[in-house]
Amino acid sequence: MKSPAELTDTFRANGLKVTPQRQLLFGLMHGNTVHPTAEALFAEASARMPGISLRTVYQTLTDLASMGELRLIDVGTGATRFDPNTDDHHHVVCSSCGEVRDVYVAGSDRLKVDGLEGFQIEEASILFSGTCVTCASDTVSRASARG
Amino acid sequence: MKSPAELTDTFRANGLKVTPQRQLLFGLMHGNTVHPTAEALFAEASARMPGISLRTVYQTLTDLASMGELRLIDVGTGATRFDPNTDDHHHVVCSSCGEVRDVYVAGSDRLKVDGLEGFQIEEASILFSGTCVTCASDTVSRASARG
DNA sequence: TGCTAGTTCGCACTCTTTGCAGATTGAGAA
DNA sequence: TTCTCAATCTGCAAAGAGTGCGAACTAGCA
Repeated sequence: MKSPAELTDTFRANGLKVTPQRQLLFGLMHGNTVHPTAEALFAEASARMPGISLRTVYQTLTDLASMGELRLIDVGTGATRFDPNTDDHHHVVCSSCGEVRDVYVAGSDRLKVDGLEGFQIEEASILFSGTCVTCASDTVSRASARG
Repeated sequence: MKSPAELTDTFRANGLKVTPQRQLLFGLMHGNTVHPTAEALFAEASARMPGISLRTVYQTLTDLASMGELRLIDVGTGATRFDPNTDDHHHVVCSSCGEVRDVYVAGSDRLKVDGLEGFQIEEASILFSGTCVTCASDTVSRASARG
């Protein structure tokens, strides 16, 4: 997504107002690589601006998404995650702690796909799931503590 | 997933009871290719067995899933879908009507993937999304009716 | 036929997200 | 700088998808 300064211009240019709430969220999302949920962003935002509403977080996030500045991702952990990385990429999620990381996949154009007949495909997303290092070592230490 | 008769044996062998509700759901899911939601199955089940509870539908479905007889799939349309096809396959969803179909992908072992460092991958799922024939032709006829 | 563990059912409740309406406020016009 | 008004913000109610729990019920073995 664009920088907070660029977003400020873009918003004004589109007749949208630049409020302190929006600026805060621009800043919290810019360069953010943790794929936060709305709830998580709300917590961070509240720490910096007590009184900001969860409703506003959702509002701003979906506005940014519909402008193409943000991607909404669903990794099956319940809540939607927000990703400022708009490159062509995919994700991996830890099935234990829910951590999400960006994944780059090359060669997907050479896949042989059977079953798309009749569909006009707009998008293909690949979701890997497994266990992250932290959770894997946690499991190991718990196991050795037990045995 | 196994046939209703086989599931009956499997359930009994595992100390689980075979109730009329379960038998009905075995039958509704066996060979089912529409990837129904719990709500949709509940509607079908209710037509055949008035009084059956949505709670029981969820219960039985998740039981079957944890026995590996069913796959839970999330195509981002809100509710979880249930798929009796346990082959190694993926899905395509129509972003207009929500129809889901099975897709078989070959050659995924030759993908170059960057970003999985530190993760122990257990699964990779590919979700295609686009417009199905029906919705595509609906759009065309609506457009020509308009113009 | 009886017994008992496994099931079913319905209801309350959680979680995530959206709809609404009244109070505020950004930002161009005067 | 002040005025104006549409765009926003906030809080609350509500919807959709599940899940936890306890009382009533029943499959299946003895």
